[in-house]
Amino acid sequence: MSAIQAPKGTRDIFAPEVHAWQHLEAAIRDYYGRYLYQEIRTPLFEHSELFSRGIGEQTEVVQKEMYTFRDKADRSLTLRPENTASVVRAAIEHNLFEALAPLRFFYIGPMFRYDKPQKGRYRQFHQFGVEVFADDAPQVDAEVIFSAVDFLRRLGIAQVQLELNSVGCPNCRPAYLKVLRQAAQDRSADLCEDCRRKIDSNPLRIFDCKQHACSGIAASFPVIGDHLCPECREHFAAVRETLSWMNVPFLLNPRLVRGLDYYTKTAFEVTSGQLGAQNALLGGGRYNDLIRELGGPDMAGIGFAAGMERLVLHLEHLAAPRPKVLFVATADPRWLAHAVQLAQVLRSEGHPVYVDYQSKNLKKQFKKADRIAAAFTLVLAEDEVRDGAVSVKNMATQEQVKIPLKDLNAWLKQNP
RNA sequence: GUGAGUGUAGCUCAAUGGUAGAGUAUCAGACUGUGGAUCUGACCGCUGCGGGUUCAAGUCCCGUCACUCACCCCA
Repeated sequence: MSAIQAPKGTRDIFAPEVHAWQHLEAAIRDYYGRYLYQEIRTPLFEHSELFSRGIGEQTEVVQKEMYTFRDKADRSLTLRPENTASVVRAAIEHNLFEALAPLRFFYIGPMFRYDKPQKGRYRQFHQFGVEVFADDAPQVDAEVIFSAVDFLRRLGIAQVQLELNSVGCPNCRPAYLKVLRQAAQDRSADLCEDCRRKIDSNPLRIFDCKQHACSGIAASFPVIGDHLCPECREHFAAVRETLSWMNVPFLLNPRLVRGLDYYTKTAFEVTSGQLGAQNALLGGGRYNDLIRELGGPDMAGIGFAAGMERLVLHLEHLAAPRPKVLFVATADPRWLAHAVQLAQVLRSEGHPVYVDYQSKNLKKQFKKADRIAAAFTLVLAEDEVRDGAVSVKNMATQEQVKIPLKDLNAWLKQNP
């Protein structure tokens, strides 16, 4: 009989790593709270149709990566592979467009994709993200992008690259794809086998090919920036201009595409050199048609999602917070009652307290106090109990003083 | 889905095809009212799992599972 392991692609998070997660989650709530974003928590599973309609039937995510199952009433449900579609669904379902202002959300939680695990990629992974339902103003794009980069900087993640592109809209993208396909078709004899297949399925991906010959050829292919409709072109220019007002450096990447079909106009990605192959820290863009397509009002939207595992990889140097732990040691089981009561009082005063219930001698208890990094060890023994006091030893300085119980709390407050 | 590498004690790692070991951690003692050091001792393994070859397999072969990394995809 073999022991049960966590399913492939899932992981347990515990100390010391969990401290980085707590730090990250607190930072998200603090930072986006200041921008008046409100947290939204949507179900971990939804009707499968939400994702196939929202993300796009033809996307890799929907085709290959969804955890889809049937429940007892034969409904097709899917563990959410991303959260934008759910947030839009919730906003429509509760008519938040009229009830809540401003329409800015953030979320934190697990997502699920059936992928082959590797560095920074898991089957259950965590994203935080933001969604802004608003008008189509390019300044909103810039503000969302700024917040993402600024947030990373505040976390201490500064060595990142912001890449930016416009993926057009239903008015201009189809025409561009046609031009691109034609260009690729003309050179198909010189392309690798993979890329020839992509001409039909996803011509934009030819730009990503690592083969030297292909990337050289692709460099001469038309880019979408030259084929945007006037509206998209103006919008994109305004986004870039606003970003420069904000002093946000970015790299124009005319070949940047997003994996989900709902994106229109602005698309962006923040990558890190420290992550290996899965180098995207966060990615997002504008989705001006999604809300309407899912049955809501004709309202524009923009957002991004960040991979929390990938952020935590950058935060692992963070020292765990060290609370001032008090260790209560008893020289003899006779004083356990005093120890228990002392611990109760101290905890009610807000101190983190560990009581050792089974050690036979003080030496072992001090050793244990040392191991859990206690700041003070409080000794209860015959003398102390008789005098209504406790001996407090500062573990760092080795100083020890005997303090009457009634003065203990005040003393602790004065001796951090 | 494709490919490569790795699976030995809680952890980090050894072991020409020939008795499974070390360091560290843990526990106990030296040391019965005081920690970090030192010394002594103890515990610790179906060598991922299942087959095969062999007198003999941790070691070689096949399969499988897991992990890691890359392709792919993406956060």
